[in-house]
Amino acid sequence: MRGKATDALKGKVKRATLAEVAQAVGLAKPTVSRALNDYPDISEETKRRVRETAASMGYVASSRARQLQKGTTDAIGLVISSASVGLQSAYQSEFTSALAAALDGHGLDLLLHSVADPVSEIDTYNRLFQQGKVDGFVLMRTRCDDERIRFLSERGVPFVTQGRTDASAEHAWIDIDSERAFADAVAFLAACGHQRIAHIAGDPTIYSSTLRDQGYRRGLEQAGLPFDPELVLPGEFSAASGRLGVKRLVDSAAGATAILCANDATAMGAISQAVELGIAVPEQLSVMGYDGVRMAEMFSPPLTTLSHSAAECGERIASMIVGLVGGDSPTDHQVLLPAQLIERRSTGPAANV
Amino acid sequence: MRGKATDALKGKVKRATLAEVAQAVGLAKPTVSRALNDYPDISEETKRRVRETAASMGYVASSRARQLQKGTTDAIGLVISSASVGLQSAYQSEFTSALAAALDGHGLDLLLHSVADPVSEIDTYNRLFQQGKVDGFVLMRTRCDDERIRFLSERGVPFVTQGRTDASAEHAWIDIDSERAFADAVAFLAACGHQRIAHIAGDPTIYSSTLRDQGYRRGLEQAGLPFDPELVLPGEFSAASGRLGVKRLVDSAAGATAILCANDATAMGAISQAVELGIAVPEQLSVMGYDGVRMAEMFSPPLTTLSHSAAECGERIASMIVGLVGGDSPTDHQVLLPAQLIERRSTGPAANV
DNA sequence: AAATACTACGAAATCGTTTTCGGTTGACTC
DNA sequence: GAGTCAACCGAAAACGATTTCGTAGTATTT
Repeated sequence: MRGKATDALKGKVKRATLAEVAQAVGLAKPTVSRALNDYPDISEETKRRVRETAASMGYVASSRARQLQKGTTDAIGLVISSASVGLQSAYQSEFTSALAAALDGHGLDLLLHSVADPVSEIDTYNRLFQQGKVDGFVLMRTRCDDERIRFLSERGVPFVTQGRTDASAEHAWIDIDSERAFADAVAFLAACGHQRIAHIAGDPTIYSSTLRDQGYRRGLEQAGLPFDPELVLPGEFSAASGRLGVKRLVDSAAGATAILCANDATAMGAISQAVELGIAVPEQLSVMGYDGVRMAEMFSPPLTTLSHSAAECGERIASMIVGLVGGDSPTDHQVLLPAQLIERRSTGPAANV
Repeated sequence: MRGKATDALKGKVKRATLAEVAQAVGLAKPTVSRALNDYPDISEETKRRVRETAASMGYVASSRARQLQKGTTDAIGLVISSASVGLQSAYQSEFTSALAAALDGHGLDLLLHSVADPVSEIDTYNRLFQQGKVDGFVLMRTRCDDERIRFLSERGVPFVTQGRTDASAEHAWIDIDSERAFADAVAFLAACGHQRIAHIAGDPTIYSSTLRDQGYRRGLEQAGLPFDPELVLPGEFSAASGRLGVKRLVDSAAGATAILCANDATAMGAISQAVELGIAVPEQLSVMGYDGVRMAEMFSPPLTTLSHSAAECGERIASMIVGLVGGDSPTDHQVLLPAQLIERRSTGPAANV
């Protein structure tokens, strides 16, 4: 009685322990443990009995104790830097969501860690793993020369990146074939009659930006269109850079009739800026995005974009990391997925200039 | 040598342990432990020595062992249901991001767990806590009659909700005064000359929807405007429901000149649908959102909205949960924050009908 | 000069599992 | 009827920290 009151007061429920269950069922701890974990050397009858009393006592094995013993955590780390975008990009959050769901399917949790100071990023990865808080990592937004990848690889920490890097041969990654996607996009726009196709690029420190840019150039080449540096605007995957890009494009009078944006956010920013400037989309200007985020469909006009599935990406990363933690070689897990062009209403035939 | 090779092969770095550090520095484990944790009963000289050798050995205390001993995890759980929106709402992800950052400031991690089956939601909370994977929870999107709150309260599990509930007196929560915000919004629109103000509501099972609705009604009343059920459309916080709402509004010829949307996503959907229908925003129709997500500013037209800070919310929740885990009474932590009306360009004077 | 109080540290227990390594049974061989 | 082999189960040792309790030695009191 008193104990109960005290517990209520302290807000603590007394958890049943393995020893208590063993005691209650009249068996030894190891037996109960193995019974609960469905080992073959425990009779069915015993298992049943154990399971029953365990359930009746509301016993749940302490993950903490198990972790210590097994040396594993069943959690995967994802560190975002609050200084930069964090989860603020729509695709990043769709992906994170999907990843969490997929990991759950494998009995893993996602440990989301935010780091304020980019300098301490590596240190965070190190601590998280050394402390034994996670069994591995998922890295988003891989950079051209990614210190994290080097660091983690050197130490043999399991991780998979979403996005390749130059040193892609060495680690596990999944990526969308954005180079091809952007080439396709240019082909599509060219087929619509566009001759002056601009490109608002992504953050140049992110490797994928390079790939997208290369795709853009290849598309131009294949369409027999000249590459004009004036048509390439810097950006960093944000709506703001889309707005700025359009402004500059208009100022420079480069005569673009279409813009291929590094991602959907950029495209939305570009459209909104264009509209404010009295430029009709798609009548006077076609705008294309990349990622295929949910919101793209609801934008006005609905975005023509290169879509890829965050769900599939999350799903595959989950299996990859499971394999990696299980001892697979990183190079066994390298996957390139295609993007799909979805035509909506932000693009149209080229305006007669 | 061999050991090293084997380690490299297995991809495992041998971590230094407390015992090893103790051995190296020639002291006992408890001494090293206390030195590292800066206990007062260890001489400065010894502390220095210990810290040095520990650092030189790259020693990082195993969080797993510490957790087992201390009975604490230093992680807060956030469970999202992949079936419903998950992190797909912009505000939810901004908030999650901010929360992770804020928790980091208190030395806590965020354990993101996704649950596919809504039925097993409670079970997930239970397991996560019983297993000792988290010290407490943060709940988003509190429902009118929220089983999670009951369950967690009964067991004395520390948690704070983002959003109140009827039984708000019993648990820790933080909320935006959306009732007032929506009343303010109506007042604002009325002041712009709008007489027929529609409301596209949020998911009715979420308590906050009720509050927003009440605010809408109170605003009407205070502005001396009649309440017309025809002007209230159902929704569920999505862009899709914004689109649908506008469609219905137009069909019903209810004569709305302004729409107050349950959140920004709804507002964006509403605008995009209106524009497609050839209705100019804000010239023919004013649309207002709620939340003040980043994208709202980049939308076209930029959204007039009721903004509140996800960062502050995350920050405060972090301190609240720390207090709760530390033994504070839940009712000591109940905070109501105001929203701020930000006028941008999706609203304007009422059109002369 | 004996009693007391600190200071700085160590031995052993503890947290709650899982693993390792045996040790009983009983049935089954030959 | 001794020996072999499974099938089941238990004792004790991990896992790696922290905590409790205690003990030397030194400093302070009376």
